[in-house]
Amino acid sequence: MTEPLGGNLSRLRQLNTLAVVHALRRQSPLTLTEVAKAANLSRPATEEVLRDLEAQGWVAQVDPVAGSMGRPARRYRFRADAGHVLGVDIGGHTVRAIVADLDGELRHSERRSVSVAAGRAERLRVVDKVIAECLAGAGLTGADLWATTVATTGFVDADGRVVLSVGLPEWTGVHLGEHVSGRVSGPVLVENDCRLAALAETWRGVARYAEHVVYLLAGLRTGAGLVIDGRLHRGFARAAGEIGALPEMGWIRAQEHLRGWSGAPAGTDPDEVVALVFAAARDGDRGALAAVRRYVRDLSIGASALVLALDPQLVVLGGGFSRSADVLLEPFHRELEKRCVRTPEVLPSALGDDAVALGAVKHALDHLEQHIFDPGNGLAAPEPPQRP
Amino acid sequence: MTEPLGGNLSRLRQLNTLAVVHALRRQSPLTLTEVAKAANLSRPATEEVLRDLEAQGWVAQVDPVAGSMGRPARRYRFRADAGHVLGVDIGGHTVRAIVADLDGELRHSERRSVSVAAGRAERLRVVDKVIAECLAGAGLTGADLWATTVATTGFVDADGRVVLSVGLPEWTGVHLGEHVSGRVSGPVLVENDCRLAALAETWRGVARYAEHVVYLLAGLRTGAGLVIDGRLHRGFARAAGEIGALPEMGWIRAQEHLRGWSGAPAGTDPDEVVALVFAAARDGDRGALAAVRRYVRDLSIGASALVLALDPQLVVLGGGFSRSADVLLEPFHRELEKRCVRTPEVLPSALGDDAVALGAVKHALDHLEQHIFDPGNGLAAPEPPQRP
DNA sequence: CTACTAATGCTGGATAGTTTCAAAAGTATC
DNA sequence: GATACTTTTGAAACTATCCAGCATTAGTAG
Repeated sequence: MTEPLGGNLSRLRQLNTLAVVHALRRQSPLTLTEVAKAANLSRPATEEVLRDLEAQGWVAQVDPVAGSMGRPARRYRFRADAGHVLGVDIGGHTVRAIVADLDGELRHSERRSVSVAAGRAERLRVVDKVIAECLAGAGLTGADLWATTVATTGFVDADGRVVLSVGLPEWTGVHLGEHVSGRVSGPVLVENDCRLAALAETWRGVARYAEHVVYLLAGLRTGAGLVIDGRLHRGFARAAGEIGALPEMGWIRAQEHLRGWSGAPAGTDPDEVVALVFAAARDGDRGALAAVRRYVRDLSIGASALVLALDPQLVVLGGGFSRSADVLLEPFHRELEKRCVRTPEVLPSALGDDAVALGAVKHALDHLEQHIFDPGNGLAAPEPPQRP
Repeated sequence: MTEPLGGNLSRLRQLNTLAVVHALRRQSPLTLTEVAKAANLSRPATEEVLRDLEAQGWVAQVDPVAGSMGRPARRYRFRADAGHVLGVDIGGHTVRAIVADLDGELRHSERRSVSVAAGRAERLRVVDKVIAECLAGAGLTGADLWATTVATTGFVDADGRVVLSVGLPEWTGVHLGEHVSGRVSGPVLVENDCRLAALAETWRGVARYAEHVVYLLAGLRTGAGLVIDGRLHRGFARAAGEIGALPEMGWIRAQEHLRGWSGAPAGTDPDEVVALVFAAARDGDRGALAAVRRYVRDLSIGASALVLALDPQLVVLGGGFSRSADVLLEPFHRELEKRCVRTPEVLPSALGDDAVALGAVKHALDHLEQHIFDPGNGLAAPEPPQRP
């Protein structure tokens, strides 16, 4: 519950300003009367609010549209390009970055691959490069950013330091928050990649508008991200979702069923075997099908634990293996049904490789939402948006 | 995020009224100037708001206190007795009820035992009796209630019907919401007992002010209740917390280790054995200690799953066995430490047998908080509180 | 009894919002 | 091309709410 702080007349103006901004952010070219109705205000009041907002650069007029009855109305839009956010996904093989405007409209994205074996310095160099290229591609500089989220594997502390990364040993200890802060303006948030992928699904993916979501990262790693009450669940010490650490959950050994498949040519890289298993299973190979079934069984133990604990509306199957959802989904759902009191819907991720970076963008936007568009503060731009 | 709805001048007054009520609810006898400061308002504005509130019966004046310098100030208090809430806990052996005022101050509580084997009708009769006695003891009638929460085992649907109760077979299908609605005014909420016990701990128990809490019901049944972001987590279909249904979690077989203890005299009721085991363990009996250790190990598997998934600040050990926390706590904590990435604090429940009924009271109060003291509606009493 | 203190009651002024109405700028019709 | 109609605009009058400041009042202290 937020503190109900009483106020001043100017506070009312603040609230009304926010209501107008909110109305325009929901649906963009809107006439004055439409805004007034949406914000539940009278026309003159709306007019004055809009005049102020226009002077401050928050909204702009759109050319009036002809062809309708009566005097043509002025139309306003929210200037989503007043500020931008950046989402960066630092993965094992790839570094991605996406720039979006305040409406979440993507402006530019960039990616570069990096060797899994790359050291800390080299990986950070790639990060810098991708950020620079992404900003340049969008025609921006770091100073135009209002918030940035960096996604990484492993545990991250509140300061933005990677406390522990299992997949990338050299990564442990890197102070990502500090590093990226030097390159962009505005706050830099650092967050676990799996959680951000979950967030992305509730934003632009298959979990849109779901309140409670369990996101499964099914890939060479297995992980989970939780969205509870529409918000990312981090936990007290940012360690939520690590249910796979419990041996009884089956996630530690799950991939072994796939990697250990005997149908692949001898000497194949174990990681490559996985793709072959799914392909073979798709073709009806009985050994491959059995391996997939064993994998799914182990995966579903941990998943069932999460489902039973949280009773989500939806389970999203993401990660690299979600490309093979056609083979996985049906047996997975059957296993859940066996174990759960109420079986939620299961859907494969629709976002592909961009999921994490998208989630990072959304996370940055959510941060702005709380600190800039929040009742309690009123509109508070990091720097007053410059006029065109 | 709530819809920011713009407003009217009177909306500002609404907000200020709420701010004043909030200030008075937090700390009660307050002078006018103190209220003004707490609500961030000027003195004249506060005065007018208080005048209105007094006329409507929401606040009352307290006798001014002498002995200080200057003209003695009027002092106001929130009239917590303007309305009341009822919490009812329908357990296997006992039915409890608590009446509290709007501040959550307990006014009266009542309990009656009922046979585990009692049928539906008989149990409902006891419920009616306890409710009637509790109201009478507080000097109230059902019409004085603004909200009621009924706690029961098993799954409850949104309508207040018990969909499935494992412990009390005859209980499945009973429409508790409807039944109790006939006896009290105001909304009747029906909720799972375990969840309410968790809520109680965050209110008056050891988990005060913790944001994320896992509550374990350790007793003849094993269950869990989750508080996430300070709010009861119910899940999409009100089936959250049922992680014990998964065999891998160990909760199904956990009690067997205690019941099957060979140290009890032959023919002892299995339920009674449990108490003996704990007593023997306390005295250092090696067999009993081993049985307890085995129980704790199984209990901690499911607990670890919840902890790993949610990363709570605190685990509360409640339920009947929490009376033997001296024997359980230390090995339990050790087991958690073995399995969890970050081990939260573990504390035994401090509320005893009243936990569930207290949680029911709190749940009813929370409901009022949302519907009566919520910005968005302004103060909306179910019926305007009558003047004294 | 007088000086001091802090709350009260009141008045005027400022701000934000609403309602109302004539003027303006278009389209539709003859 | 003039007239009727429709909808937005701009301005004025009015109302509700809050704030600052000041004289008044009811106590304590010496």
